[in-house]
Amino acid sequence: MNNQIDCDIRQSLDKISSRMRRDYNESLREINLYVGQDNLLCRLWESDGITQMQLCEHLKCEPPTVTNMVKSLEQNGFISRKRDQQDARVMRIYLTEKGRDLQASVKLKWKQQQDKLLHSFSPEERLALRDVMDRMERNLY
Amino acid sequence: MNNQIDCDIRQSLDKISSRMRRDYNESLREINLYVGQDNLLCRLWESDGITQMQLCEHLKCEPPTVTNMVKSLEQNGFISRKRDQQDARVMRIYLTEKGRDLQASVKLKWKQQQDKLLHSFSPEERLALRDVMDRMERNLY
DNA sequence: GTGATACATTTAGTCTGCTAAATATATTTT
DNA sequence: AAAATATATTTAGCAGACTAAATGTATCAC
Repeated sequence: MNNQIDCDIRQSLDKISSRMRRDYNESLREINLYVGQDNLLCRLWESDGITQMQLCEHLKCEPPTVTNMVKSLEQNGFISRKRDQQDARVMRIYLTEKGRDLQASVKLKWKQQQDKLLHSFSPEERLALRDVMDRMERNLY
Repeated sequence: MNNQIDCDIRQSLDKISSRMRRDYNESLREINLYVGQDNLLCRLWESDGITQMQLCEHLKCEPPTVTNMVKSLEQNGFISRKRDQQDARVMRIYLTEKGRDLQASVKLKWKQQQDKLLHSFSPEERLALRDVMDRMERNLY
């Protein structure tokens, strides 16, 4: 209950997430994606044709980040960009066939990563953890 | 206990850590540091004059990452680099006065971030969380 | 309808990360 | 002693993420 414990949790979370990110990125390289791009694609699997601003909101990142991600994904043929007809300021992002096809393999990778992280956690423990995570998340806002 | 819950934990962790990282980086800007540099400095506060390879191991990152971080920290006057006398391949990193002085303010920021994240968590809950984090960490290796 | 303001995106430049390949110094093998 | 190998670091180039400033387009007020 001293500072030592407090300090470790902060750093622990940091270690876990950076390790996950690293492993996950490595795994995604098999299907020619980088970590983060999967989330952007996921947004499109749920609602194809949304704007870059909407992507920003969902991904909780800034406009220049989306510009760069979108540029890279377009160059690799996973998405295409079209200017909105009504509002010429807006860019709408659409999945290509290639981008659509990634859904199954990405979701499998999510599951694999999840299984590794929570290996040996019972269903009850997972529910409790879910609850704790939500509390932490709320604390950050 | 279905896939939905599993999936959320993976993503939750990701959200929490990226949000923390973002907030933390913003907070560190007040003392002219970027997120990650605090950890490198922390290593030096504990053992000044270690080599870049030792920093790699502690920070769990690759040599080029350390090269860049060290270069930036040197340019901002927080550390200095000296070639080892015995082995001319190795670079030893030393804190400057300016780097040494940051210790107190960084540790305060750690505490503040920790307090925010775990606000409303009882000591018992923190201990339990500590345990859960360790289990997850072990699962990733 | 012109001018001010708001909004979406891009550009330029910074950081932490990474990999692959180059460089420099040490050590080991033959 | 020369060649091969190992080790430490750097360089170059890519990714996500950021800020600040520029560009292009809409809208709103007068």
